[in-house]
Amino acid sequence: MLLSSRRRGIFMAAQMNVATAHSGIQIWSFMLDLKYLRERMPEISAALATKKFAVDLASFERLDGERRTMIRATEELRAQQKAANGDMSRMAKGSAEFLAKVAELKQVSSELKEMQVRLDQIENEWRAAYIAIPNVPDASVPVGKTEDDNVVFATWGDPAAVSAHALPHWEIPGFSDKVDLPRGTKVTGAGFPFFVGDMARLVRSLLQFFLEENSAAGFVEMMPPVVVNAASATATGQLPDKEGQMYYAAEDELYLIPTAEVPVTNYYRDEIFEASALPVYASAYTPCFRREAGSYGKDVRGLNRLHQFDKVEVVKWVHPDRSFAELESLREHAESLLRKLELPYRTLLMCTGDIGFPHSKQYDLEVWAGGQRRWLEVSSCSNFTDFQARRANIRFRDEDGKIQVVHTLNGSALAIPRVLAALLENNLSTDGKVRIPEVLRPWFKKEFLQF
RNA sequence: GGAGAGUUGGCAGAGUGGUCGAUUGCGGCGGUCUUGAAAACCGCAGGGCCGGAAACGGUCCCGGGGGUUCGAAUCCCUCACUCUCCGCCA
Repeated sequence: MLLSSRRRGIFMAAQMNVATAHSGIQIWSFMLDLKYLRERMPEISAALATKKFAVDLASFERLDGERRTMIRATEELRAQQKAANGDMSRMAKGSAEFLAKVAELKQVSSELKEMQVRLDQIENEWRAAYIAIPNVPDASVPVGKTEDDNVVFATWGDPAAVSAHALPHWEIPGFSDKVDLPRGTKVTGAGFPFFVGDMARLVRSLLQFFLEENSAAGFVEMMPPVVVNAASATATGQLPDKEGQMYYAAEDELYLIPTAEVPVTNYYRDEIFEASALPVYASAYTPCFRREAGSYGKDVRGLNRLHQFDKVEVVKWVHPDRSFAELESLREHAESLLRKLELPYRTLLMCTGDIGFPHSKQYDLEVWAGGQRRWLEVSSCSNFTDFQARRANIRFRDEDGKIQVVHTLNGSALAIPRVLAALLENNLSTDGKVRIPEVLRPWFKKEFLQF
C-alpha cells in the first residue's frame, strides 16, 4: 500500500535540512523527511519496492542510529569544553590554576578530535545511504513494473482522422532543406539541426504560442541562464546520477542545462517563502542540451531525438497540501495546448515502475504523429512533492510560523521538436503543404508552410 | 586577463584570540498611548542538527573548505563571489 499525500503532510513539518555542523558540510541533498522516514519505515519500504530502484533501508536505519549516538557523545564533550572555556576566561592567564586547566582540556580536545573523525565517517556513509532513497510514489499512482503498466488517463482527438497523406516527417520532400540535419552535423555534430526559413518561423511561432498561453495561465515568464553550476544540477537531481546526460564545460565547471527545470527550480534555492506568496508559477523557454548516450533506429530519426532542442517549461512552487491538485491543473494546462494546436494526444498516468527517482506522481502527454503512426512524448508533468525542494532547500513559513519544505512540480509546455513533427505529419496535404493551426497564425502569418 | 579592496543576522554596520550567535541603527512583529493613524515608549524577533509528546534543553552556523590553539567572527592557507582601477569586448 502506498502513502497518501495527506499523511505525508503531517510529518513533513519537521525541519530536516541538515547543516551538519560538525563536519561543516551543508547537506541539502535530501529527499524524504527524516522523522517521517524513521517513523514509517515499513510502509515506506513497501511503497518504494514498487519503484524500479534498489533501496537498502535497513543499512540506512543502522547508520541513522549510529549517527545519532555519535552526535550525542560529541556534543556532550563539546559542552564540557565550552563550560571550561568560560571558567578560563576569568582566570589569570599564567596562573597555576590556568595551566592545569589547559592541560586538562588538551585531553578533552584530542578526544573530541578523534571522535569527530569517526562521526564524519559515519555521517558520510549515512548521507550516501540517505540520498540513495527515491521519492515515495503517491497512493494514486498505479502499481506496475514497466511502461506497459502505465494507465491511459485521457485521450483527445482521433488518430485515424489525420491526413491520409501523412508521411514520417523526414520523408516529406524538401524536409532537409528546412530542418537541415546534414549541415548541422557538419557544423556541430549529429543531432544539432538548423531550422531554416519558414521552419525557423514555425519554431518561433510555437515558442510564442506556448509562452503567451503560459502567461495567460498565470505563469511568470523567465529567461534563465542555460548553463548551471554543480550545486544547481545536484538540487534538481541531475547530479550525481545523471551526470552523463549533460554537456559539461570543464574549464568553468559549468553544465549545459538538459531542461529549463534546472535553472528555474534553482531560482529559489536556499530561500524561504511566506505562505501567502504561494503558489508561485514560472514559465521559461530555453534550448535544452542532452547527450543521450544510448539511442537507435526510429527513435532518433528526424526530429524525434536531438542533442539540442527547444522547450518551454513550467515550474510550480506550492503549499504541500495543494501539490496534487496543482499537478492536475498543470496536466490540464499542458493538454489544452495540444487541443488548441488540434493535435490528437493521449495522457498516460505513469505507473510506479516507470516513474523516475524523484517523482511522486507523473503524467506523460503523447502526441499522435500520423506519418510515423506512433505516439511521441511531448510533455511530462510531475509532482516531486518535497523531494526536490529538500535538495534545493526551498521552504516556506506556514500559517503557524513554522518552516516547512515546499512542494515543486514541473512540466513541459511544451517540447518543440516532437510537436513540430506531429504538426508536419498530421497536417500534410497531397500537394506537399502543411496547414498551420489557427492559433499559430498571429506569428506565422501564413496559412500554409510550403516545402 | 592584470592590480587592489571586501564578504558579519531582512538591510545597514560594530566587533582583531576567551560567556560573541554576536553591540547598535533601520525595517518587521506584538503592546502602551490615540476616535484612528503617526510620533514616543516598552517588549519580541535567524537557521541546521541532537534530545523531548511538548514546553524546553544541548550543540553547530559570522561567504565555502581546511589549518593553528585548551579556546577562532577575530590568526594562517585555499577556493568562490562582490566592488574599484586597467586591458579586452557585444
